[in-house]
Amino acid sequence: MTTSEENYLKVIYHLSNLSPKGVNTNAIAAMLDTKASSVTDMLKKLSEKDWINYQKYQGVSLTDKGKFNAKIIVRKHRLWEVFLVEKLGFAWDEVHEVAEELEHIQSEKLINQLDHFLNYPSFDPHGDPIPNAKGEIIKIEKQLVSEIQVGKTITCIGVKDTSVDFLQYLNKQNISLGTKMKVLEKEPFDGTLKIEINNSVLVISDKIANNLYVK
Amino acid sequence: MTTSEENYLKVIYHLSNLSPKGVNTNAIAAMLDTKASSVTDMLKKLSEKDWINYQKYQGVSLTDKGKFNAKIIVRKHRLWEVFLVEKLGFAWDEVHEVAEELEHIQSEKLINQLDHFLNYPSFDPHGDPIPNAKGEIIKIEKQLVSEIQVGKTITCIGVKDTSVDFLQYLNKQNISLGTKMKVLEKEPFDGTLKIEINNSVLVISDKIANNLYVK
DNA sequence: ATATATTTTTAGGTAAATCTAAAAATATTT
DNA sequence: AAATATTTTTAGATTTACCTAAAAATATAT
Repeated sequence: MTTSEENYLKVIYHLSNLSPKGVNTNAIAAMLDTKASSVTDMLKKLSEKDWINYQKYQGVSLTDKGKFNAKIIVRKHRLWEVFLVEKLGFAWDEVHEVAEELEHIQSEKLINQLDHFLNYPSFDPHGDPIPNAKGEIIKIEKQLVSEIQVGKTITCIGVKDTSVDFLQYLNKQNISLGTKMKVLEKEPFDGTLKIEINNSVLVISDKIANNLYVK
Repeated sequence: MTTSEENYLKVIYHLSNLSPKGVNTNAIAAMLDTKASSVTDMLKKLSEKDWINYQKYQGVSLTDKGKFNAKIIVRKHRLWEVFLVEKLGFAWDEVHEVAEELEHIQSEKLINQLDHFLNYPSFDPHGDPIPNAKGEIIKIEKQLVSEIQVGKTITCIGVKDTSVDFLQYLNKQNISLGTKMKVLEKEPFDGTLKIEINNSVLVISDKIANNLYVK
């Protein structure tokens, strides 16, 4: 499996969770920062290998084989992120780029020993679940802050957007996994929220509220 | 720097230590399991980037810049080998292939944090010295078993050949770094040696004796 | 239902790193 | 020193993953 093929599988896997009917060529192109024509080329190749179901103009979905491969790549990515944070002292906004490279290292033993060394973690530093060696993955009920009723007390358990900008914003506000907060007020006009964190009040935009997972 | 360029630099670095006058195209091709014509193409490219001194038909040597880059790749390779053995429980005959992939991950922070995490090791699992972040490398006086006088007691400090076959032979004979031995007898006809290891006598061929470093 | 817009595919081309086969340069032998 | 052998380079192809531009299919709007 080439690095490029792996990246396509991973992106199709992530997009499948959002649009289960079939993933669009343009959506894949946008995620990979490439052209639709390049995507079509690769879709034919992946289809040949029986990793995706592809019919011209109809969007794609992963086969069982393809889904398993995708989950193993996600597993590798997230385990390496745990390693970087827990063992090498990286911050959660510094790990993504390096893990994008590390996820393509080909050695089953490597990744399973790493899993053991890290004590079989269930979640990565952004709160995303880590598939096990069989590709099994925990589904956890999580809500966006934007979906929470006024008055509820909640705990931060993950982020939807994992961009450096967003993660550094959270650092600045002292928000990390496990941070407790209470929704004080909701502005209907623009979705802005007032929340209480560590005994102080913080105003967050709807964009923030739509990217922070809590329970 | 592409993976291919890095592999060429690394190979030229290793070959330079053997033939300091200039490294031959064919020697590089043999090490990389490729064709001489492919090597010539890449030499032009590396020369363009000022990493090697190249004149048609005259063999090549590394520039200071090229040598530094090569040493950083060697550093990465050897640090990852230490990680695999010390932290993930790999055997010394299992690490090379995986380290060949890991050495190409591009992140200075990653490698320097890894170095710190591993407690700044000086040698890899095969006894080879690990360059520091500045590219500085310890030169240690080491001899091959084949060069040792009869009667001397010596300690194994490294291997020249790092192939799986050789390392597994050493495993089978219970020889590892730190193993003490005494040269009992030398056969002039074929270079075969009789050595004492752990109170038992072992006969080794000249090929073995020419690939085991001791002091 | 037709016209228009959007999405997707096809056709043909490019760059990096390979390759084979032949030519050129260098090294070795007689 | 000439003949022969070896090494290295050049010339021209190939493969992978990308590209642009145009054509075809599908979706949306009037």
